[in-house]
Amino acid sequence: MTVPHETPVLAPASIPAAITTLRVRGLRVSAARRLVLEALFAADGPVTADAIADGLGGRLPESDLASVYRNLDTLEEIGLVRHFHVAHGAGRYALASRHHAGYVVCEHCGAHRPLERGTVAQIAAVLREACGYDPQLVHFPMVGRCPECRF
Amino acid sequence: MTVPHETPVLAPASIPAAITTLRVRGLRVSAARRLVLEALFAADGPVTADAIADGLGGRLPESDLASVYRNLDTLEEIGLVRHFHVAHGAGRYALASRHHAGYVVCEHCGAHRPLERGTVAQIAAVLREACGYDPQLVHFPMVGRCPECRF
DNA sequence: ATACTTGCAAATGATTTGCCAGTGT
DNA sequence: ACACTGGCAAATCATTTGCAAGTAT
Repeated sequence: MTVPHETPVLAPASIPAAITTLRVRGLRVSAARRLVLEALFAADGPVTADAIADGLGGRLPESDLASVYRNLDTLEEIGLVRHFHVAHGAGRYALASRHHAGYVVCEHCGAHRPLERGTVAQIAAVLREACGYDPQLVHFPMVGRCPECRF
Repeated sequence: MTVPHETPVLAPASIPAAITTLRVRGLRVSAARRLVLEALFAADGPVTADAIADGLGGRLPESDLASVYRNLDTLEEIGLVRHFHVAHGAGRYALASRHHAGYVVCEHCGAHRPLERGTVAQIAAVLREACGYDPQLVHFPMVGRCPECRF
């Protein structure tokens, strides 16, 4: 269901670089922490904390779900990770370097795909003019029907 | 935090009318059911199930939260009620006759306000052209910053 | 009379938190 | 050594579900 992403752009684009960032912030490089990073680098799109804890379905060793959440939070605090919420489902986490300007999620099949910066800007303009709100399509993507699920 | 709404438009606009709709569908008119309707008619905007169960803060007698959820579901099934989701918070329920084409919610203060049909249409057009998705701003409103919370 | 409903408790799913043992630096 | 982390169980929050007792029709 996960649509492939464009190529990375900013920030630490390798595990060693990310680990350096951790050290610079005075954070420790534990096995659990490293695993979360490995999972995020290995994933081919935003993933759930649960998927990371399960070792991406066997590709990596398992880890404790609570620790995964804690580490994702920590990594997000130092700018290495970003996450967004998916309709009724669990949140999706990705490396900040692979994150996009916004997302859309299909309320029916759960597929999520990134939005181009220009699209987000257009929508923001419409909304801002209509009621002064500034949309945050990164943290809370728009929900809709993908072309395949539009009966 | 709740922004006032425009005036009603469609469907049963009175409690007796709503009760008739219930009877027509072969559903029973119980005290608990009636209370949910009264709360929705008395509320001045979309409210949480919890608020209804609490009797809108004393204005009405309390009722069982599980029953409130069940009745809201029932009422929604027969078209009397609609609900939408609010960022991290609890869902909001309103009479279908008072519902709008879409909503925006402030991720900071929780304020939610209705969107005009035209605004929703414009956003839908942008998104549809960008990636073929058809947004559902009614069930899952856009999340953003309201003018007051934009630091 | 009998299906539909209720109230209450317990289960869900996602995420968080308390705590103490374990470990990076 | 010692503060930072990890694992695991228990707690939250919103919502749902199981079930026996109650009631609208």
